[in-house]
Amino acid sequence: MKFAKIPMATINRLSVYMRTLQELLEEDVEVISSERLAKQCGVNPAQIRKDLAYFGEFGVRGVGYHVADLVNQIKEILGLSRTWNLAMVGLGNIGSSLIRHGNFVKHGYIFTAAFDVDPQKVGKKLPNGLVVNHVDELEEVIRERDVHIGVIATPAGAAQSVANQLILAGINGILNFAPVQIQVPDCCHVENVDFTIKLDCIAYHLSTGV
Amino acid sequence: MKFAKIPMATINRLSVYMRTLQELLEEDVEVISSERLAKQCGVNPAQIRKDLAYFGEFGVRGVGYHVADLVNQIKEILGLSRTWNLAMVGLGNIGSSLIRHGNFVKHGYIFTAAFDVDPQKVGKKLPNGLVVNHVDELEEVIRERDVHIGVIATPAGAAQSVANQLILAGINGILNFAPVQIQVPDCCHVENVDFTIKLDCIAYHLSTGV
DNA sequence: GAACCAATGTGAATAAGGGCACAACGTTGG
DNA sequence: CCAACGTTGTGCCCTTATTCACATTGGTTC
Repeated sequence: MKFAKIPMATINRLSVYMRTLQELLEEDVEVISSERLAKQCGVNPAQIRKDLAYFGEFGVRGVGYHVADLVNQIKEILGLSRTWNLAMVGLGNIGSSLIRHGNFVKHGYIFTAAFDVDPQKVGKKLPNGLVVNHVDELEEVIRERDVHIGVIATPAGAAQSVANQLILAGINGILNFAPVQIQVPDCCHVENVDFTIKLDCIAYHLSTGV
Repeated sequence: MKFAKIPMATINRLSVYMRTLQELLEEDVEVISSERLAKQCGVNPAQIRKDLAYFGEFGVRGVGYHVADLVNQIKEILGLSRTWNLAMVGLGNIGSSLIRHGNFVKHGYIFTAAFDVDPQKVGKKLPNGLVVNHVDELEEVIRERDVHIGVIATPAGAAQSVANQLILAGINGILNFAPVQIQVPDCCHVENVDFTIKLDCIAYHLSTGV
């Protein structure tokens, strides 16, 4: 176990490993080798061992990894042995469908606030019981409800301004669905989810690959 | 201009550049330097020049890049000077909201087919006029409507089987929203959109960064 | 309890990617 | 027409990430 700087790619892969391991757990697989896990995750076995080695020794030589244990270890590493409170900003198509989406809760992410600017939406009750607040109340509500992570699902034009408000409210982690690069101070970590980019990438491969 | 293998990261960035350039175009900016564009995209200026250099010389020394031209050039590179037909598989929360989402059409991606297994959904007409087909008809409909790219928005459990069917139907590009790694032959290109991974990544930063 | 087995953990080798710094070269001004 | 300027395009280097290959070591068997 070292204290080297951990590559971002490693963190991403840990998340993938965890998901695969959780599936294996449901299939009552108790132990798995890096080789088999690697195949299932589509990576190199050495990669898995090295990724894990950043954080400790979790395997048993000659045997492999104990699935249930490893899931817990990775959860601990990623900071997932707790729950995180999310705030959704923007309740258009994407925003509303994400709030209804069950995968968040399943992994310990709980929406505790939702915002929009549309007066027709403000005050409405969402399927999960949340009442929509106006964006003007953002800072107050976010502090009040102990929100840790902001989710931006507004149109592109509003994203930067929302990000600014989130940061003012003390948020240090943002998941951005708007198709723009938002600028934030170093203390804040932004992850972009941009399927247009992914589609462009597919288009490129289809055009050149043939 | 070389014929080296293009890094995937370059393709992703080209897509980002294009989006930023399109914004600039709407603000009537005619010419831009790599330095200014870089700042706006959050990358290194040399990176931009190098990315573009893979495909040709698009700038004017001492001046910069002509915005409108560069947009077209990048479109040409990525294969976006045409439209692409998409098929949505899975009309749950995410699937339906994506179909309603305007950004796809704006960038030349058109849904020409939609599938689900739920008998209550099959036959229904979607807001964009598409009638939902049963997944059993997938291969037939996809060939008939000349679909190029499959979008998987099913639960995790169904994703691999849907992917298999898409590939049988001759699809070579898949955008996967299901939170699993799907296995496909080399001829098919898969891009995953997995916000759980992104959230885990934020959680990691929040837990360690403080 | 000793010898064998199998899969881990890791140092070294390889590959890839990103950034600096400068030469090349249009453009503009005198 | 020439010189000065500014930004591109790119060779080189450095950093980072991935893969290989093997020594290490817990478990298992006889």
